[in-house]
Amino acid sequence: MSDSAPSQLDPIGGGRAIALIDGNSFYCSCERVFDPKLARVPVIVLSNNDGCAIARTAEAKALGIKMGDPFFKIREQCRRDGVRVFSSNYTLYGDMSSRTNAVYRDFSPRVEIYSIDESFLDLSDVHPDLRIELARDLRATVLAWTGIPTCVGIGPTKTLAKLANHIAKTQPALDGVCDLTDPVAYDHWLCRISASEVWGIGRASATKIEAMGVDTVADLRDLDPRPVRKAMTVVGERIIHELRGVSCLPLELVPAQRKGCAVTRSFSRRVEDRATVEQAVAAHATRLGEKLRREGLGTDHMTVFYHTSTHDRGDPMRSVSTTVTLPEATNDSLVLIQAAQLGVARTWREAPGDRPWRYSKAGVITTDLMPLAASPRALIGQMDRERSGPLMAAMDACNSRFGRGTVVPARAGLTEKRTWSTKFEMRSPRYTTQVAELPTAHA
DNA sequence: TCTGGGGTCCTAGGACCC
DNA sequence: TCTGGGGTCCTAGGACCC
Repeated sequence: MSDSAPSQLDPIGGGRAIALIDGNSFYCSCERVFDPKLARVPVIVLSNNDGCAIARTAEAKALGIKMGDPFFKIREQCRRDGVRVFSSNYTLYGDMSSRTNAVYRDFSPRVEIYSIDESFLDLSDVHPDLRIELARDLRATVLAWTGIPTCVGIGPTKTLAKLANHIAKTQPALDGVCDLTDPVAYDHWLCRISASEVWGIGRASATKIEAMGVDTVADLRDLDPRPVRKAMTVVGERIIHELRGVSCLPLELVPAQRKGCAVTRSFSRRVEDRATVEQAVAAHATRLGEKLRREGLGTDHMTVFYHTSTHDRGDPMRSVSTTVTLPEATNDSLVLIQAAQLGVARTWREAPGDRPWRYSKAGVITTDLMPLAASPRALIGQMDRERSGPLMAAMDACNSRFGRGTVVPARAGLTEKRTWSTKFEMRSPRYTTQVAELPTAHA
């Protein structure tokens, strides 16, 4: 083997190149696209119910605002430091996500959409010397066409691409692109990055590998996979192989059929009465039906739960969960609502003392979803799909055109005012998906 | 009373991710 | 007053069977 070009003879990972591209502070960047005043000021986006910070711009991070910080704890600081605060606007973020992915597809036909702000691209066909240049072009094009700033990490495996992306994000000198298919970069960075940054190493695993003497990613890569498997299951073993350039996680070009679906929400205030809990789970069941219908899936059982909050120390605690079985699979909101109500009816109790249970959250969960068209029919209790299908389709069409909640089943008090609904007090307009909320330009 | 060696399926819980 | 929501995968252990 020649000393001069070992990388040509033995490229890490056999020449495969996977890129991971993601939006920087994605939700915040979406807000910035439509409001130039947000440029260069600290911005955060809150979780559902305006609970805690889930996206922060660099300026907000510099102020010490942490991922998951409860908003009520940082509200004062935000006011003082001029942090612009937004409720989450998933309609907007989902649409911006589609736009970025449309650009990605111009650069690679093989794209896996991994999450709302991250996609893997197969760049194996791009010559090694051109990968960085292509990644820069990709970033520039996404920024020009969607307004979203991104970072790109390239590696021979998904795990190394994720690591490269992390490096691109945290090393300003790299200008948003890091290529770990380059053996020089690979050797340089793996012994400089903490192993706890590796994709799949969470808190528990970080403690375990630390006990094995691991500090850097290179240390983790060089562990014997067998004891790692003992301690961290096959998941840990896969990470070792992936860090060595042996691919264990293929690109999923076709999204897998989802296995479960849930709609769960905290109440905006504590809830003590049965009618409100029933109304909430009925609303969640309605939403569940919409989600299932969009993907042609059905379910023949639904778990209903509601519980008090662990934060309410001193209050009586109660956590309820029950599974309602249906005669056959369905995605009909009317049936799902009935099931949700039954779940509450079965489990509702009045508190024994004079202190009522103060519920904080309720939800509906389904698992074992199946394509409705292929699901077995019941002998007894068969539902009228010929009627339900078109009815639900008509309802979905109205709600899609005129906004969610325009048509609701007249059940379970769904037409009554919802006093428990999740808070979104600082939500931006749905700039890109509602004509009435289009941004206005003044010239 | 004690003695065996497989299997499968299901569930709960842990861990991790975004 | 106020602390998100929605997923996936893996394993251990119990129940049950032959």
